[in-house]
Amino acid sequence: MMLDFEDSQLPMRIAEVERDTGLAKETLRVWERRYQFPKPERDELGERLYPFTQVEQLRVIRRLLDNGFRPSKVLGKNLGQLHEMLDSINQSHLTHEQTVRCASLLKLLRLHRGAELRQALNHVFAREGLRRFIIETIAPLNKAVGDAWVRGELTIPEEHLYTEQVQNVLRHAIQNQQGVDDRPNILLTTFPDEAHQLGILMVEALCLAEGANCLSLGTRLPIADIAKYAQEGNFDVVALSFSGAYPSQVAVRDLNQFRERLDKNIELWAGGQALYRKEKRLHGIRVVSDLDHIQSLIKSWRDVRQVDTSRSVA
Amino acid sequence: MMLDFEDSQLPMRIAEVERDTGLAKETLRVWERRYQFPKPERDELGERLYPFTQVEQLRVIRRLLDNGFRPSKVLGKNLGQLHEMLDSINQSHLTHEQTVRCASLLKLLRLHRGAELRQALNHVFAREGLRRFIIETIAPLNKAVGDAWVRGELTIPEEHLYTEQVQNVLRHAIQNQQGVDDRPNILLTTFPDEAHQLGILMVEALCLAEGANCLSLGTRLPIADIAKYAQEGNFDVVALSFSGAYPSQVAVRDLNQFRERLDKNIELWAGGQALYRKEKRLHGIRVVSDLDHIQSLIKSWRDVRQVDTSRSVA
DNA sequence: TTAAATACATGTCCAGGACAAACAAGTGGA
DNA sequence: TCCACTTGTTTGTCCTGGACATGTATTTAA
Repeated sequence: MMLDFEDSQLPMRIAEVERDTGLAKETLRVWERRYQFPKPERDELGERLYPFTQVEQLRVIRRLLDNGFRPSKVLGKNLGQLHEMLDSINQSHLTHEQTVRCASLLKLLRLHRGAELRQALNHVFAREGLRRFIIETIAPLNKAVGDAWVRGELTIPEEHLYTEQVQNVLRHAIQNQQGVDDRPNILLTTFPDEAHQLGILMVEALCLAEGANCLSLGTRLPIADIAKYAQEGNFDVVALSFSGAYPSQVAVRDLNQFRERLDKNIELWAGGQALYRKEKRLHGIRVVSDLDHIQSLIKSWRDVRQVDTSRSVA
Repeated sequence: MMLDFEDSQLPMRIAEVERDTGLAKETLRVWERRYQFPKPERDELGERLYPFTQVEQLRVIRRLLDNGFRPSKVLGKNLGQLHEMLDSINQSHLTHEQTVRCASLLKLLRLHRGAELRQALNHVFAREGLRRFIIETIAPLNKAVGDAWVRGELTIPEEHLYTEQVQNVLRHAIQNQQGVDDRPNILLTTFPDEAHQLGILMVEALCLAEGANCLSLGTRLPIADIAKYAQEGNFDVVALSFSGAYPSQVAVRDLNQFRERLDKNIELWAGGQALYRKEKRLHGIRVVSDLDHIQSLIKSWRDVRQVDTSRSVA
């Protein structure tokens, strides 16, 4: 309501677009050459200046590529068509209650009520317990936030605020869950090109909630180091997470290669959007199709090993 | 002690080197052209393959550049000379007790005792309180871990383990400190090219410990968004963090530009290694030269405003 | 000693070519 | 109907070598 036209809509340089969209500079240039999009203006030196509208469009395109579309199918389309394509994917099956809760939490986010958002999350957590909190609230909310962002209904600061608050709540929970210390010993991380943090944080919390001894090494760990660390630390399981941004073909190749390197006695669990319907191509790897699945995976590991180390005193 | 020669020492492609060292592909190529280093081998296609030793050397070079050395001074030297130069910088003044404590915590790290490391951190935290814990333990430890890493005394998984555990401890503390809610209202974040997380986490915890209402938006926030968000949210202060990896010249330019954009009524605080001895060039900006300084900054803000909203009930 | 002017150092951008790996579509067999 | 293989196309990443603005060092003038 003040004097802020001309705002953040300034044209961006190619390096800024790379940071914003995650598309490599080289990719942006080669798309321009091949598909005539994006078609940035040029400054007096002939360097690219991307108008805000094109960057916006690139964000949606990125999202579509992550969902399996191919460049040739999306790089001709206009923004309206792209949004239609986006809608065609979003067929998530939420209960009415979940939809309502997501909407009210999103509203807090849009109003920049960080403290209240955190309180609300903690409240749901306290009422429903860690497991249901993550599966029924955080997971759908993550998706809702991502969707709202590409739609332009959320700003970047709002998205960051969300991530920070969820991270605080989850890490707090993780600290409190420590000390259960039963097997399996699970090593949790991601491959070097996967930077998504919330995924492994949710898995870490869920594993601890099952009483498993789960250690996270964060994101972006070199593959050779994962195998070595798991072996030296006597881990029973290595668990890896792949967001939708990870090219699924690459995920399958890397995982199968990694299975070869990894000690046969260590199980390999992998999950995330990039592995949707890829079970058949992954040999000797447990695919975690769903966060809900983790509980049964841990149970079945214990059954097979007959290591009933669970609270024998209770 | 098993059959693992030939291990992670495999030559790396240019994209991997970029990820590992943080040096842009373009920079690596232009260095090769101008300084004949790094001089990677080539595969059958003529594509660069960097031997492990060169990557190791690049890591040290990166560290030296972050400390103000110029490429022409370091790109001719061999690994031994580079390490000498590194030593010449590391003149940190730690007490004997701090040195001993750092060493023992580092040892836990090298032994992969994640749980014990966290326990030890929590123990120090409980005994010394949040403020002393961060300033006298976490800050020196961060530096020790960074130094050990370029020396090759720590592996990447060990460094990740450290970051994860510290993050858990700090975020746990942050959750517990919430609810003080006095002014100043501080907005905490970093510029888009700054990805270092631990810095702002420490500052966030310290501000909350002073009873200030501090909100973190994480790292890598677009500059225009920071100004807008701070204004709309009625923040008193915007605080920004700059690690040693941020080119200090760029930091100064960006900060002064940002000061222009930001509402005059909002104070701008900035700190971190990149701003060492840059106070003179920063106009209208409070330079946080030291974590210890934050306490007095908050105090003086309250004095000036005469907003003594502090615990009047206690 | 400070300040302006000059020369040098350095990172980022550009164009356009090349190629392997990923993919789509078609083919043949169980 | 399903799977395994072949073939042609799509697509991202890498290459070279040139250009230039901006940041840093050095000299010159006040």
